[in-house]
Amino acid sequence: MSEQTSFSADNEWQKLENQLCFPIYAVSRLLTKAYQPYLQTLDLTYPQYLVLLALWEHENLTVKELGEKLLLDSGTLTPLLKRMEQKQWLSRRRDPRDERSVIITLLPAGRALQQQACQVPHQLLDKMGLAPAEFEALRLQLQTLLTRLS
Amino acid sequence: MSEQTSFSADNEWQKLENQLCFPIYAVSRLLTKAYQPYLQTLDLTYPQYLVLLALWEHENLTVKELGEKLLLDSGTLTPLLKRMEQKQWLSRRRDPRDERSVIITLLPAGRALQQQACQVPHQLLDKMGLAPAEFEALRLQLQTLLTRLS
DNA sequence: TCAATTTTAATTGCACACAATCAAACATTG
DNA sequence: CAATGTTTGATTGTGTGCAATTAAAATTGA
Repeated sequence: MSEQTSFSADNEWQKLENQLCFPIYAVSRLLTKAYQPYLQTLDLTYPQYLVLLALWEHENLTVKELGEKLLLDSGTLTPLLKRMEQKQWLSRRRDPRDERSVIITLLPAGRALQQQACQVPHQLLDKMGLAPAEFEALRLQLQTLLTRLS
Repeated sequence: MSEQTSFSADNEWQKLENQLCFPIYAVSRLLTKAYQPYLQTLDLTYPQYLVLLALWEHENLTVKELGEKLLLDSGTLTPLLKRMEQKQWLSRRRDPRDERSVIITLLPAGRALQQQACQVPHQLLDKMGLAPAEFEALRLQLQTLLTRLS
């Protein structure tokens, strides 16, 4: 009975190792870093890669729609998209029917990246070393949490 | 049979919804945002909260040790720690026995925050709405992935 | 119709995050 | 003990992230 029985300062809930937030935060950053060597050869950052994943599925998206898919706001997307525009991967133009909206359109150079990046998911899967069942279980749990938080 | 039978561009592995990276990235950002209202009342950011979690367990840590615990490098920690020093939550001083190292020491104001923040983990647990078993399962899977990636 | 409200992207300001580089100081080795 | 190499924190530069604000344009409602 050497354990504390009082509600003392050694709060188990305040220990780093007992947090759920920390491993998520750390895994997210390490995973981004794990992509870096593959994306660097394509002159892509990780958030830019996510934008392309979205545009490869939908060639035209407004900034708002892109933000809804990636859960990012325009304050993040606007400068990022301007950099991608400079590299001729996409174009930014106002919607003539709604001058408030900016339409993002995939350009040929951006489409060309799709072929060059097609091995990236497999390479990362290898690096993570998760069995298919583990992968799917984790993805579903994160999906649940994502719904809960958004 | 209108579906493509060629190995065409609609690569299933390149769809946003089939990625593991995206939900981790998104959950991490949403979780940080979920902490914000609670931490804001304490004038804390989420990474600063993580630094305090570490210091509440170990009152003295070098920047290097802190980086090892949080998996952050000095380029991130140095400016963050300087801001926390200005608020008198911690002190930064050279190790007299090794002038290269900077020792971070928790100050009384930083210790006082521990009591004020003690409800934060419970509040977040509520917000996430995970059953204890789900929580633990997710934590273990992330721990595995963390080990694999670091 | 026309004033008030809402929607939208841009802008601004602050805080990470990290690669690359640097400089100082410690450690090692001959 | 001196030359060399390594460790360490700081610095610099780029790229996110996001809250708050702004400005323009569309929508709504009397």
